[in-house]
Amino acid sequence: MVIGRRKHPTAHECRVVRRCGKQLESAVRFRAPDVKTVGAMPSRSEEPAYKQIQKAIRRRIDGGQLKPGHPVPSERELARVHKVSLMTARHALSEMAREGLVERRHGAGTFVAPPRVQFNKLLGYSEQMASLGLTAHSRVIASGVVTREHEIAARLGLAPTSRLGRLERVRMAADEPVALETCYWSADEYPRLVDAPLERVSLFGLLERECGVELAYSDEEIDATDADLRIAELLQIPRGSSLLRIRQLIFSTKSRATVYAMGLYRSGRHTLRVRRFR
Amino acid sequence: MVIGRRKHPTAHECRVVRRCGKQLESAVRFRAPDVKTVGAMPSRSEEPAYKQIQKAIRRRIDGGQLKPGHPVPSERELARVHKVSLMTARHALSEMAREGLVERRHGAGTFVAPPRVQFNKLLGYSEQMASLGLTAHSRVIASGVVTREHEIAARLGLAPTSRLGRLERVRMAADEPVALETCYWSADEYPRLVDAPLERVSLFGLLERECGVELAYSDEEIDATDADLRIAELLQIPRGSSLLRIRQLIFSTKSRATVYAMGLYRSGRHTLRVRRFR
DNA sequence: CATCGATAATGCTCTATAGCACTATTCGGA
DNA sequence: TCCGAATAGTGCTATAGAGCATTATCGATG
Repeated sequence: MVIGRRKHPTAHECRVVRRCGKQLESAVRFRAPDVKTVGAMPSRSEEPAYKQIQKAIRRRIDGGQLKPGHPVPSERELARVHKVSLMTARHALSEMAREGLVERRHGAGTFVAPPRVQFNKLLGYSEQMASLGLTAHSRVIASGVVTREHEIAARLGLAPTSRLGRLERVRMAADEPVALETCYWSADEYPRLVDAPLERVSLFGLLERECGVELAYSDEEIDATDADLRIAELLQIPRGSSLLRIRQLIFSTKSRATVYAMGLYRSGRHTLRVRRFR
Repeated sequence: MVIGRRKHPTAHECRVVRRCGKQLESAVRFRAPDVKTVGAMPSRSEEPAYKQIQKAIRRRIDGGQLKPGHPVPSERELARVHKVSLMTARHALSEMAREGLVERRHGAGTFVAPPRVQFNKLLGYSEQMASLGLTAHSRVIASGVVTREHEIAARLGLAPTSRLGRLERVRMAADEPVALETCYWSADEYPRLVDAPLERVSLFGLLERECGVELAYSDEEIDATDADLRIAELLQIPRGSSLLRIRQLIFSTKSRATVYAMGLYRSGRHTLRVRRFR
């Protein structure tokens, strides 16, 4: 249910104070420190105004001040408060609407969208466990560089004999083995990954934080198989047990295949959730 | 490979001629027939300029004049040709980019995106087989109405003891059994399905064509399990064989859960393809 | 031949403003 | 009391520009 109309909170505590008279100033790019730009990053070319506005709104949503169904400040109000033009405020809101964070109703206002369940969301193992409220850790079975995985190299868009980083881990949850995961990546492009402390640190995290890779999506093939002797021992299950096999080719934002991973999951311990559209 | 830079086709045959001097004119809403508005719909409140521009571009893509990789006219050019402001041309292009039809490259231009493969597409069994170039048929194992499937009724948003249509089929491809699929639906809402000739006709097709249901998406749970005696016999595989289990709750466009289906797929005969996003 | 710099075209952010379309509230009259 | 019109606030489309950031090409220089 929606909070009463015409009762938008007109006081905006959480403002992002921004520069005024931007247009005049913009020719002088070493901008005078007019007003404190709160979240100012040290990096050059400060963050766009519309993104700052988005951040401000996001903060208020995450902070619980704006709950689902609550009205978000209107375009005109955002423009006034953040001292930007209507179009800029509008840009901020429509992008957030596109992302599903916020819902726009013509003539009525913009409202915080109900918490949408994330479908088809690419998560690393630790992230998955965290989202289930579990703590995860891994046991590294093997790690090193291989050169003879022609097929996998091809999938990664590399020459057949490329040097590939390879990491094989048993994934644990609550001290029980749940899955065996093997991943591959270009050892030349990401040499640092080979020796990284991957018992505790997530591969996704390393790639995104240390290697400056932005992961975008993964194409996955899912089927069922059964455990051979080696896997049975590693996962402490009977030989021949059913396994869910997920093979994923993970792409970066530049549509570069970055990681190939194969996971074998004990049946009963892992369910993949997916939404498909007509 | 991309057509040479700075060689955008500067002659735009396919223009959507629009009104000029819109701003001045807009107060006078019974607009003088200044220039012929080609695609003008008879409906009141004519179509927005940016959508007309999109249509013009789409036509050129569909018509094959613009192939994947080819440059689309730039913002400035569209603005000039269609006699709109830069922001409007921009609006048209960025929305198309969002939809994936077109790809924008800062500093370089806007290009027709490669034909994107449909991922996470919800298909019925016969559709899946058709897309693989195979012909499919089914053997009905059981069909009728049940009233004691409380859990499934709940998933479909029905009272626990609702009458449910139930259909159990063995899915065949090339005369070999591939999967066992059981589906459930509200027998009160779709009574005609119970006696339908489902050996040959697809359930999806019946729903969409006969029952006027528009299917929208399905939420799926995927895991691995193994075959008990009955299933082993039906699928002609050894007992204990691995199976890929897909349980799907299929929703209509009105977000009404319409069908619940569970499929058990022989390992090695079926791979689910999915894309997940970060 | 290679490389570096200028150049030009592109997309991106943003201003300041106008009018339209839509929706919810409020207030006056039957 | 109920209903309809007025009203005010909202999002949507659009204008006509400015300057910035990024990219590809071409020509000059080594």
